[in-house]
Amino acid sequence: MAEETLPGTTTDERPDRIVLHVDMDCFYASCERLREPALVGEPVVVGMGYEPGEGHGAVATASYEARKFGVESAQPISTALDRLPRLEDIAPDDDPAEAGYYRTVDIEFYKSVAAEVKEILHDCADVVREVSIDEAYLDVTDRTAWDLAPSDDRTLAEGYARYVKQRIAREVGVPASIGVAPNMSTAKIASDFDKPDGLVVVRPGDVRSFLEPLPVEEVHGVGPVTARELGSFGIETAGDLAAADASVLESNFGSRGRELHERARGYDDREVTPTGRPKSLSRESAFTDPTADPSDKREVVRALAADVADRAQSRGAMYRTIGIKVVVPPFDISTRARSLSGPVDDPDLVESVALDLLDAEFRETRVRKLGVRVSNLSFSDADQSSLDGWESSQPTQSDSRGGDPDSKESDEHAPSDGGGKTETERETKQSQTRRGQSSLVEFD
DNA sequence: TCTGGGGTCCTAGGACCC
DNA sequence: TCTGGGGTCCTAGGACCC
Repeated sequence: MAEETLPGTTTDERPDRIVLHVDMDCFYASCERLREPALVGEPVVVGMGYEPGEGHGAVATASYEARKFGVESAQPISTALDRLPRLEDIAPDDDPAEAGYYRTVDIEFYKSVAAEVKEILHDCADVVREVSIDEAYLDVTDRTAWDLAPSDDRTLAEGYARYVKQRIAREVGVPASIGVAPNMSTAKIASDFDKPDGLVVVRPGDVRSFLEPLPVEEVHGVGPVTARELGSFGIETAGDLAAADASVLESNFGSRGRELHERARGYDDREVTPTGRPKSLSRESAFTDPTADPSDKREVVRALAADVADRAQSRGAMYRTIGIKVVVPPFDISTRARSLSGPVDDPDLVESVALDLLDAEFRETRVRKLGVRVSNLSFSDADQSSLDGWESSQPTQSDSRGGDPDSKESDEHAPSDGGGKTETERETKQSQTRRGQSSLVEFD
């Protein structure tokens, strides 16, 4: 069965969708400006793991004014300070226009701002996929159209996107860039095309020509490693990628190769689906100076474990796998994990397993950073209770498929008995079918 | 650029089962 | 007895994203 559809041969039954990708501009910095208007128009750097006056940590967000000085996201604060000194630190006769404002990440505040934005987004679309605190996809196919506005060469979709953008600006007070396209991956690229405060519309017929000249790195999923590899095949632009032989890409890059090829051709039939539940929860923290001290390390792991367990609990998540992450200087990452015979919600167990994994191989290791993670999550909310014993007939639960059809986050503290029982049954089943291991749950 | 923190998805090998 | 193939689960690592 040849390729189901070709790029130009307009779609099957479905008319072109209208997808918006909303991307907040330097969101953390915008939030800081919201509560500190004096920062508007100034270079602002928001650092994480940063204490005012020190050089640790990394740049979480830099305002566009700060970027002009060469400050970039993910950069060490020390580098940022070299390029853009802190206003407080410059000499009296230095030009204050050559200095910037440094702030520490205040995620709770940013979340509260993001919540206001999201309220607007949900009001503007039937389906919203929240990708991160500052980014979301909207399917607005039913709210607008690709038709041209009367006496205008713009599409109705563009007008709609402008409306969304203006509402965010007016009601929340932060800038956003929006990309509009017939699919997610193109909308994503479009939102990035004219940042900040951009609005880029790629009509269904223009997708290929829009993508063609862009560097491959712009394609979502192409990072530095893949870009370099693609480069060795002479593939530099999205157009090159689109023109490349799919089977060659697949044999060199696996399933991702084919996917990237499709994206580059402007092809992406993923539906915009609401954000699902998390698959893992983790916490990590870096030492100011690498340490080998076993008790220092244990102390950190204990704190991280408690944190993760706490977060899992508050989210109503049970976990079946507990793991640690160890970063050894210069930057070698190791992970170790252990699975239990059934899902648990047990902070003590998170701690003891994490410490166990640490001591087993890394007791004497000098580490830069440690992390604790729980995964293999299951949620014991009672949302499904109407079905009572849902899926318990299918012990597999594997395929996940995004898990539940919809289900709200709402009442996490509802009678968790139904869910709990299901999990218990599953645990029994699994400990029967699986060897050894089960002992872990009992003691420790 | 000597590197922060929170995630996702994919791959590959080994154990185990049928 | 030996061989084979398919499938699943687990762990570890890697690339990527924000």
